[in-house]
Amino acid sequence: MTVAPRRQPTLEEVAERAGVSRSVASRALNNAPHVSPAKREAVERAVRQLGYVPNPTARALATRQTGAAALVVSGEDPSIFADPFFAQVIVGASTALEDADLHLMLCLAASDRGRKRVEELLRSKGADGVLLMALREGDPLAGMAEEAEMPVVFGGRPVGVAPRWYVDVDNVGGAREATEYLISRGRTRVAAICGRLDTEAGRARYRGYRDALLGAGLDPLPPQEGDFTEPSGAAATAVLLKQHPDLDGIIAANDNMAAGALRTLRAAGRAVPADIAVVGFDDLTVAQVADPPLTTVHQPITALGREMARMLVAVINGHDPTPLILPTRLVTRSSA
Amino acid sequence: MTVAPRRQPTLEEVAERAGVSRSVASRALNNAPHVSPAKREAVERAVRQLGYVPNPTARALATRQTGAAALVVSGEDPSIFADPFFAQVIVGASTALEDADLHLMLCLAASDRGRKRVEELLRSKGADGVLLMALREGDPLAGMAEEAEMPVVFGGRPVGVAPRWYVDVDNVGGAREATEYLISRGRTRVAAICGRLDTEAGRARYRGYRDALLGAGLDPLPPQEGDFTEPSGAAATAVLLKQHPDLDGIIAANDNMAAGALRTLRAAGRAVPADIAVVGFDDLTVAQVADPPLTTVHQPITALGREMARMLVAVINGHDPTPLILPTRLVTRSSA
DNA sequence: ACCTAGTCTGGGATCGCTTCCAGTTTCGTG
DNA sequence: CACGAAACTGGAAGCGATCCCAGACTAGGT
Repeated sequence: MTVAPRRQPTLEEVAERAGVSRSVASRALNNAPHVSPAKREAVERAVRQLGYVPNPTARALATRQTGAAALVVSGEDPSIFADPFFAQVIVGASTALEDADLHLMLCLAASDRGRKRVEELLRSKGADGVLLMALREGDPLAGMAEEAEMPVVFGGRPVGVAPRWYVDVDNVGGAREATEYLISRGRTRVAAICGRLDTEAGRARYRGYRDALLGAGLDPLPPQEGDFTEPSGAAATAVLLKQHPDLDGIIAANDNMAAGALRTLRAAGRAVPADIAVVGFDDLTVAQVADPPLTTVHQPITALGREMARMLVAVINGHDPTPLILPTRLVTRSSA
Repeated sequence: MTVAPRRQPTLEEVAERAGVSRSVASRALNNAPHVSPAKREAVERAVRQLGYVPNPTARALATRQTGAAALVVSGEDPSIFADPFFAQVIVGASTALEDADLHLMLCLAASDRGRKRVEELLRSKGADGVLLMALREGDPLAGMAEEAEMPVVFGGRPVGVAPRWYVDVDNVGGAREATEYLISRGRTRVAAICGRLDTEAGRARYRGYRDALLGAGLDPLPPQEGDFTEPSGAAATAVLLKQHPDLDGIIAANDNMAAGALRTLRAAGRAVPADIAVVGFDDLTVAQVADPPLTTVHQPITALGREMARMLVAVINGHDPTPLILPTRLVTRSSA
């Protein structure tokens, strides 16, 4: 019964077949008012018979809305994206965007080429809004985003400034709680393997560590910087062991580095948690799989993505939502 | 609330400013022939002065090309996407797409809503092409993709049929090699924790295991099915240990499940690899971090994504590339 | 000086949809 | 029964590019 036409049917043809004008057909499709039930029905029938699907591009041109939001992940090279963290953000963002009927474009601003394309996207309004993540200090993307007259929601704050719209996790609080936990269990010589200090997350987590130690009247160690990868955690631990042989606790700025720490400690013959307690941050799969399973600061990553997307949708719809800080929670397993 | 003070300059304005017609300006922009050097220069200057950026939507409408490719990940629920596997595919696909100046749209066809949106995308030609992954047996997406008159490249073959264009990994060969390795090291009672048997990867890897055992004159065990997650690997191992207390080797269909196996074995007091050897598949980070580090079948995941994207670009450009099977390679660490 | 071949140019049609707006119906009310 | 408001309708004007094509202009050959 349904005729398979060569070219895609257009709204014009639908209208003709339904015996109405294009405008009425359009209104019927977008169930806008001012369409009599009879014609609405006729249009629907014609749509069904013709197998009509509206052309998103034409619609976009007319409405000046692309129907898509971009998730931009900044970084020096694409491998940053291999962190399972982003996958979870995407899951959250994707479902929220789906609810708003927006598509998700993914932009890895890793290469120069990638950054250039993001800039073009921003300037050409190639999306209705942008979710911006993993900015480092002095990242040119921050400025571009500012200039672009486009809704931008930040995932995690950029270093130093607080943008108008962002969703972040309570990094300071989480790190503080973890460190306090270590202290409460009698650890007194606790070091921090912190993430890159050119990211706000790296800094904030170190601050949380420092605050906790100072609060307990203990001396914080200077930051031992890693880059959020497992090898960097292993390397940092080696350095720490050499510098402070009497260490009895390590708090890492993420689970990957904590896993690296476990590896080095195992190789060095230090028992975890008997000799040294280790705490991670993120609560990704690796924390559960590690041996021993990691005590870690859980952060609601999927919720982060979801709330970012929701906030973006709100901004797109003309609202002015307030920034959001998501809570963290310490998950105790056996590494501390 | 809508802010629309300074409208973006249009090609028309650029042309006027450069003292040429729209057509010439357009040609100059797309550096097409039939534009004198002088006017080309004038257009470029005008573009610079006005800060003009072409409107991608308008261009898309006129050229009937969206400038985007969609990566569709099928699954029962969004958590499937949490597998770091996909992140790596994305990295590969993203860079290749970047080279072709295509944007990447990410579609998680997990919910009903998600699937419906993918169908719409397919039917409305909302993208220039589609990368389709993680199809299960009887997945409706396969049919939709077939019907849609749109270039579709499969990542991994769907169960049973071989589509026209796909990139896959040598699952059978990889699993066979891993199993043969176990046998060559003197293991004789080897079990397979296989992935979902409604996926081709799950089946193929089991076939590789079976082929190797049969080839060595040993009896393959029936498939112990998992779902590619760590817990399912742990559970499957528990079952195997109960059914076959004399097991001396396990080959898991991916690293996650192998990690689960390690966890159960540790809990059961079996030494790895002394008592039981374990081999994984994928060679993700978890394989390196696991204790003991996993011997596993490395598959070139980023290359998979890259080649899929390249193939898609070829198809979009009117070519008819031949399907590709990427090689795997056994990486020996200490678990076997 | 004239004609031809070749290069440039720019007006206008087109892509498929939304939306404004003026004109037409419909309908309730006094 | 008349009248004004409200509900509908459909023609037409965009949205901002691309691209065809007829005509102008240039240059070279005779």
